[in-house]
Amino acid sequence: MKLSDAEWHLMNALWEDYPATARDIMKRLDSRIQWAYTTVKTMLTRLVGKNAMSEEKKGNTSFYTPLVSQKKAQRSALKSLVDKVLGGTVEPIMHYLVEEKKLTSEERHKLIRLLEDMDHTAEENKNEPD
Amino acid sequence: MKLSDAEWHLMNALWEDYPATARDIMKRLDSRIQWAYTTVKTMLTRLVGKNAMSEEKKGNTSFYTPLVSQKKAQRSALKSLVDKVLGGTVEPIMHYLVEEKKLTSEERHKLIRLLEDMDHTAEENKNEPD
DNA sequence: GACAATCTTCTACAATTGTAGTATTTTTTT
DNA sequence: AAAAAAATACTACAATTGTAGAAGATTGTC
Repeated sequence: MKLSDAEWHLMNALWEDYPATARDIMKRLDSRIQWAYTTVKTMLTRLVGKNAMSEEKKGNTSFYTPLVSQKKAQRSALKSLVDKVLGGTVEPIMHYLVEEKKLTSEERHKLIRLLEDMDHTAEENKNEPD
Repeated sequence: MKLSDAEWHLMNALWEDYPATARDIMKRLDSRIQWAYTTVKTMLTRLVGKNAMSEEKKGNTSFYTPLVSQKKAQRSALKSLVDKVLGGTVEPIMHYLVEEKKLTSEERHKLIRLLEDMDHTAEENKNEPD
């Protein structure tokens, strides 16, 4: 499942709450995005075609529901980034997190705790549902 | 600077060592990639057009040199992913690192050390060159 | 029930991306 | 120097992406 930039916006809006109509989704878009209603519809139709979401009509109106979880989509995007851009290494990510993202000391510590915590629980979590 | 998937392959190959000819770059591509020589040339021309690399001819042959550092390109890709896909939060990245990437305990500890280390040196590194 | 608002489906069109062929120019080998 | 090998420039073309208008169907309102 490969989403384009514009498609990510739609999916993010849909994941916020669903089932949702095109109008609902449109309203939730970041205010910097100013798409015509028909543009939104076109994108939604394409997303349905890709099986990223389903469409169910009630009367005249379509309701959309995601067919992929946000978590799965995020992971797959991350994975493809790591493979393609970073050549499989994760260290640039850490550098990015700390330098570019300008994590505060507190956030850094939170991440350290998270890592330590995962160190203990990673095994059990292998089968967690999405 | 926005690179397409195919362009990432070329750039990664060029960053390995440069200046390089189209033929050099082609040889370095992952063996799963089987592009015609002219395909490589087309992509390179486009990358030159985007100012991602420069082209200098010695006689009949072009030598390419990156105009953006790998580090900068990686960071900008990461930033755009975090903004667009993850809505600005970095926690999914950590989860990805630990669960999807299946980091070993040792790697986790290395990351923890890295984070701790950065915690101390982040300040000085703010002006580091790329 | 007529008019307005809303929704849908179709069609469109330019830019970007993936992929490569052809024709021409250079360079390298016999 | 003639032939072969290699490089270049130009052209092409389908798929995907971003963006939206037009026309028709449905629904809400006075």
